[in-house]
Amino acid sequence: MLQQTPVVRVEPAWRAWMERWPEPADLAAAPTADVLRAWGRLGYPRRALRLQECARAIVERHDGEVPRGEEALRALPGVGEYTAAAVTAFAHGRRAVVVDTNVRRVLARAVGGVALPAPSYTAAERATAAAVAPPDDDDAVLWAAASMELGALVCTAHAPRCGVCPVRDACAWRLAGRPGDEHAARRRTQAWVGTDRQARGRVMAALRDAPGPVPRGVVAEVWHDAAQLDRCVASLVEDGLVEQEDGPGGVLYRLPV
DNA sequence: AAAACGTGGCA
DNA sequence: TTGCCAAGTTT
Repeated sequence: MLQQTPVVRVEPAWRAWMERWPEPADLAAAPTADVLRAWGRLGYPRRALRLQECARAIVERHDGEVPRGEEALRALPGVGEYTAAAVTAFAHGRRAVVVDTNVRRVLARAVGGVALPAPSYTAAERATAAAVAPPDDDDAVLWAAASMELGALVCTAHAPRCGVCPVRDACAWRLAGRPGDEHAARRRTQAWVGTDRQARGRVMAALRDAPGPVPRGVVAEVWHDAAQLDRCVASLVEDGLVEQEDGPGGVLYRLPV
């Protein structure tokens, strides 16, 4: 849930989710339509699908228990480098190099002396993160939590609070006078209006809000460009987020059973 | 390795 | 209003 999504938006959804499906086996047994509706407007609904696939894999491959070890974790759907490290550190109390967007920014500043990290995660960043993480399990877990929180609460993307930063006297960026990042290659800002992403979001919202299958004609009302809509619905079907059924009155679309 | 993938809040 | 950004992963 937290992948690319702010904590404050996730927390209430997470609490309701964990109350409804406390164990992997509970989520594994749920109808996918219920899962997608509970996901609601968190964004990137493929994550909801993968989370359920992950729960099912945990049931099938690990007897319902979240596996230990980053290799086994990374083999689960939707679990990448960051998530495997975070679960290892925070759930299992073992050393892992946990690097999220916050930690990347903290290291870019404190160690690299630049305002913001590069658009994509580099091998050099990974090496730096590994080098500064303490060797001991407990220390590494504390380090992981501390570096993430520092980035989230103090060393923020905008208006960092250097005055209250515990590492301000060692921060390469502050020591350099907090230079701007106008030379750095910024990631292209993500287009939204008129994109497939927006269209897919509209379709998913329509299906979530409907009690059952939705006629093709009703789905068509959510988007102006028929060809684009067709392509997006097809991609949603391909992704497993939407299912098509043929009713007496024509084609219907619904969330997966 | 670049691009796709949702959504909402804030400056 | 528009751009930026948020506990990334997958192809």
